Amino acid sequence: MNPPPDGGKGPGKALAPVHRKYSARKSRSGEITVGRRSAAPRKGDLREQALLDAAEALLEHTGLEELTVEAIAKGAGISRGSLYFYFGNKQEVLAALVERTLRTIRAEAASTAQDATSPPVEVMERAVHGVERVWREHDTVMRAAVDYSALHPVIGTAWNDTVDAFARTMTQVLTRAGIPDESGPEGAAALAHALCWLTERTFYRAACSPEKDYPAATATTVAIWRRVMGN
Amino acid sequence: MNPPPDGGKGPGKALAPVHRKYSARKSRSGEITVGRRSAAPRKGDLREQALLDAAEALLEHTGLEELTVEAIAKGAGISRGSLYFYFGNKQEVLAALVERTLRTIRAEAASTAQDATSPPVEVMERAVHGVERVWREHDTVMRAAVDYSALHPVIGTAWNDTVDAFARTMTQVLTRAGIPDESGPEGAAALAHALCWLTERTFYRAACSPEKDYPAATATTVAIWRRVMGN
DNA sequence: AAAAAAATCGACGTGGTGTAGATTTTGAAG
DNA sequence: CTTCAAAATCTACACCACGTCGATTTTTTT
Repeated sequence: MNPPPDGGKGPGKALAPVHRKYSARKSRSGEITVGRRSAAPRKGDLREQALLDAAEALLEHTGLEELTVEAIAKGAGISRGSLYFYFGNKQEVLAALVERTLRTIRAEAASTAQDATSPPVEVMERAVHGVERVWREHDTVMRAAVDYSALHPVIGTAWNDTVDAFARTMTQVLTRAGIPDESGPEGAAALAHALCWLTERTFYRAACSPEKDYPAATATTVAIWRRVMGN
Repeated sequence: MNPPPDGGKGPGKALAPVHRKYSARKSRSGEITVGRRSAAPRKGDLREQALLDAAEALLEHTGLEELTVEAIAKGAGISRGSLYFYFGNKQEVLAALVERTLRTIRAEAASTAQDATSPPVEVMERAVHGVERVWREHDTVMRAAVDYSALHPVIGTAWNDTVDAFARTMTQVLTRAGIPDESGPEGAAALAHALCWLTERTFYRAACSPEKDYPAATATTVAIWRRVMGN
């Protein structure tokens, strides 16, 4: 499964990560831009984004099956082999792309969380509209995320975490709407969770259908949340 | 993409489907046992079931990624190449397996549909419990069906049809519960549809979690249906 | 018992993946 | 402006799983 340790074979240096490519990149991208200036915008950082852009563009026209490493690399103007300098494998590309998009939703949820003064129903409506916007703007990536989340743990986890974050916010809203704040299967948390998945599914279905009737998806979703919250 | 027509190359017979393997099987399995007797239980029919059993067993222990054609064939005691006599490709095996299981749910929905006399809430509760039972008994196949449905049209369609059938039944129940029978996004049909997907998701999530807390899933699902139906 | 149909096998070609090592490009220090 | 190490890129390779083909064996029918 894992490559042989390939111990300190090369001369000198020795204990540096000899070949592990992506890890090197990964660590770099985590660096913070200190005082200085734009802190060396490495050429590779652009390529990395270009690869994600290429992948996203590919998804617009072809399905997940057709999304080949070759195509992504070519789309970014490099050879297949070079891609592996940036990402360990195909899944990591997808994961990075999904992550880039999910950040939006998390921000969405976070900003909604602030508002503890408006009536719960109103907050809920704004939240659902926010979700609609994200699906509208990034439907391809969102769809891919859902489709892949079952198959690739990294993506699945990212997706779950996002929904969980949203559910936590909505739990508070449900509580404020008068739903008992128990921990059981009928408490606010459980209901919020289930309803968040309903929201996800409804928009996913809308995104899959050729009509892409997002307003209808929103209306239905809101109607259900409303009824659950006691009109 | 498609194999060359390979016209009537062989001597005699000529216009029979020379090599197309699965189609031959397919047509056979569709045959009806007329008066006669048990009408020749072909050896291959058993193998076909054995293959599905093997696939199902494989799914218990390994993920979808590890579910290789080689493994399925070996599990049924034949060689990889022989499998293609029964199924055109890997997806068809999965599709057949899923189909075999989904028949159960459709029957479930159909039987629920009969009861137009009991109070709607009661009917709904029985329906949800029915769904729970299916997930309990066939969780592996159900999970696989959901996981694969995005990637393989055949499975996706089968799954959608099943949910649709269920939704049609539940639409009536919602109507009887007093929800306006409009065609719009807030009518009974749309709500039933969305709620059926919520049900699916909730049980799917339960099946994925290590605790497999189906009672909780049922409780949450019922609670939401209840609230939507106006308590 | 002979012939036809059903079932099985092993070998092949293909396409996509990930890896290795050699090679060029980049850019910072002297 | 040279030098040199790190970054980035390429080509070639080995691998694995898939699906196909033609030959062969087994089962069923006549």
